[in-house]
Amino acid sequence: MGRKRLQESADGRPTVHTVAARAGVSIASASRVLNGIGGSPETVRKVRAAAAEVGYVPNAIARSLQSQRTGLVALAVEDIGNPVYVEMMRAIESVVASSGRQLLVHATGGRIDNETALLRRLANRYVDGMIVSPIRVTDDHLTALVDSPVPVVVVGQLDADAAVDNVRTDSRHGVALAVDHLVATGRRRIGFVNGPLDTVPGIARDAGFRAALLRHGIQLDEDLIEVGDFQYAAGRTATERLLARTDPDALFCANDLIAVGALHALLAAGRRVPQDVALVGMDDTELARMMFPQLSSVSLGSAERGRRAAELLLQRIADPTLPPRREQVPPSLAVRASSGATLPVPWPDGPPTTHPSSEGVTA
Amino acid sequence: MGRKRLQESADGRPTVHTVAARAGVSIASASRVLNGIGGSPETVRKVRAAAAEVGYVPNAIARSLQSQRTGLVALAVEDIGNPVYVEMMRAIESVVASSGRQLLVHATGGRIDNETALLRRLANRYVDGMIVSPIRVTDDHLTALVDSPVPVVVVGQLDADAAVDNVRTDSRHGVALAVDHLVATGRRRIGFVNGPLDTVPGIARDAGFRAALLRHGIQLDEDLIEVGDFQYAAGRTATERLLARTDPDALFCANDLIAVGALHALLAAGRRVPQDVALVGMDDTELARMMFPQLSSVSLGSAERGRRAAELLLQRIADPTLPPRREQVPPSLAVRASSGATLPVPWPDGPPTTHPSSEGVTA
DNA sequence: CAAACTCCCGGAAACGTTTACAGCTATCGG
DNA sequence: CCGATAGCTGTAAACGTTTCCGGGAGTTTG
Repeated sequence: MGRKRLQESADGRPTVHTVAARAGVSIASASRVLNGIGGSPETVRKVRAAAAEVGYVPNAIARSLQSQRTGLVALAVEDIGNPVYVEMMRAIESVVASSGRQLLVHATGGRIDNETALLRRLANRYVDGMIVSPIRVTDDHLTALVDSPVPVVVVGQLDADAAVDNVRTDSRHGVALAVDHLVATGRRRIGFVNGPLDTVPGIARDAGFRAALLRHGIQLDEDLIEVGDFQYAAGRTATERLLARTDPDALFCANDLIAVGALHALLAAGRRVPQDVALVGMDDTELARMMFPQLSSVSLGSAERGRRAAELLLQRIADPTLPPRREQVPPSLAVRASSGATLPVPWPDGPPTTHPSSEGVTA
Repeated sequence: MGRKRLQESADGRPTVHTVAARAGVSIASASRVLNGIGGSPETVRKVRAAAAEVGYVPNAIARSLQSQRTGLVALAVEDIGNPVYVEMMRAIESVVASSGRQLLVHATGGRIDNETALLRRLANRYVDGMIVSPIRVTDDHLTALVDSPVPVVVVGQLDADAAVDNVRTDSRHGVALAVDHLVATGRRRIGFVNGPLDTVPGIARDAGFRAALLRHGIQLDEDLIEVGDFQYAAGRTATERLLARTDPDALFCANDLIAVGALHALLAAGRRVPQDVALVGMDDTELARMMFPQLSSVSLGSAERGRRAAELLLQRIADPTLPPRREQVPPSLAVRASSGATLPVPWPDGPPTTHPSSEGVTA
């Protein structure tokens, strides 16, 4: 009944005016106390009491409008279902959190318009900065990235002259590590299950595979190459198609999801892994270590790339005038049971001693 | 040189004032044109041109302050690495997107203070609403949920009298489905690998397991119960401990991550699945179908729960005066090769015909 | 031809904060 | 005992947008 209607916000929640009125001080004093700067002991007491009584909680939007910062950082990835992004996200989150900010994740589903829309919409001030890991890049997309109103860091391959902070790896070299390893362990008919050839990683891995084979003087058999998308189901069906027409002694997969699909297809077809077919995935995610046998996988340093990207972003938020920077994280190969050089005891013949030997050796 | 300094924002970006001045109209007219409401053809032309020339992009924060809505909805989950949340997220995303809003995901890492802080911080106006799926609930937490400044929907078990929108399932009944199935296929020494007993799902599943066994007149052997957390690694080590001291003919796991860990441990220990040990997981995620053999799993309808939660949230955003509602999604069991009643051809004896029969039959 | 009506426009208020500035009181030094 | 200084306080402007409202011009109607 005594409530001063005009002191509270549209939806009836208390504002700094409510608190100030109740404490009998000006909104300036109330604001200062609430932010812990200045105020006489008596004022502080009254304001604190008033705030507690009415259950005041500051409106973050209004605060942001004034301070020009939201304390939020966004990460946009194609598919949260892919564990590689989970690992990247964890690394980013820990850096971002240590700066007192919060991380928001957005899944674009690989639809490029979605991603551009996100850049335009989310980025126009809802967040202080954004990390994006696109798998397809168009010119349109690129300009949206370059003149984004908030700082942006790109994780992934980008044109050399793009004026955007960029953290990348060398996935062609990563593919080479896998092929070298397979060749070194005596494999010659090496199959390759790739993702779409209209994606940046798809192109790079295809080129890397062909180059690596060439370098070893192995003639390429196109029958040994299959393309799906970067998901489990496609990896499985692509491998089924491949097995139906030819007979590899090794399989390299463009990511771990594909590799898991391939493993399923191989086992279902009665092939023994690694005895009949050695299997190597890419991204070295948790998923690779979950499988039985554990999968060898090429690490593209996703956690490290995430960490670096977050650091670049925080630096740029602090000083937007920095010149565009580019960092590179080297790939490495984790050799596990699925391509073990020392052939592990196969399943039918008894329990393999996987524990000590299967935890992954970085080559 | 000619730039009117006062027309642009602090960081030099154009505002609606810039556009209005350049077009020679008032900010009111500029705003109207930019929002597509009214304006003479001539004004529209001038404003559009001016906006394009200066590269105007509206400040979302200022807009939100005025309109009291951000167009953003948040989802807070414990662990993005758990595929069950991925499925839930996808369902939520599609509902949320169809309302023209965007979904932001936040991982709390299961730390309860983190989650409360998120509620307080993110929720004080950065988002229009929030879906949260807590695995631990304290009183403190609950009050934070109840008097959150923005609409909140909880996915998961909650006290009966909690005045919060709530979508739940009956995980005790879900456990019963699994146990019934295992008993019906002749298993008697049924092991159970659970998550922490200080979590809501952990408690419910423990109670459900004991009740189900009792109902079948099977005496509980505590040796057959192991507890870890809800992750893969814990599932694996817990299963190793269990196998070291006893000899189950079936294993029920409190979620799919644990079940995958258990599968690894079983195979590494030389047990055949399902011949020696039948295996059933819970959540029925993509992961269950990725394994070889494919895992039977109790579906708790996570996608459906996500969809319903999103709908409840949108309704409450539209009308905050709605009374608290509660919806329930029934569990169901997907029987696959890992517990096949008709024992599938085991691996050593040749390729099993998993494809037609292993795609999951809902019991 | 006057009155009523439509349409468009600009001024100004509002959203809820933070903060620059100026005024006030009280204390301290000379 | 008086002037300088330090510490609080309140007024008001600012952040960038949307929108209410009143006035003016042009069009239709009686």
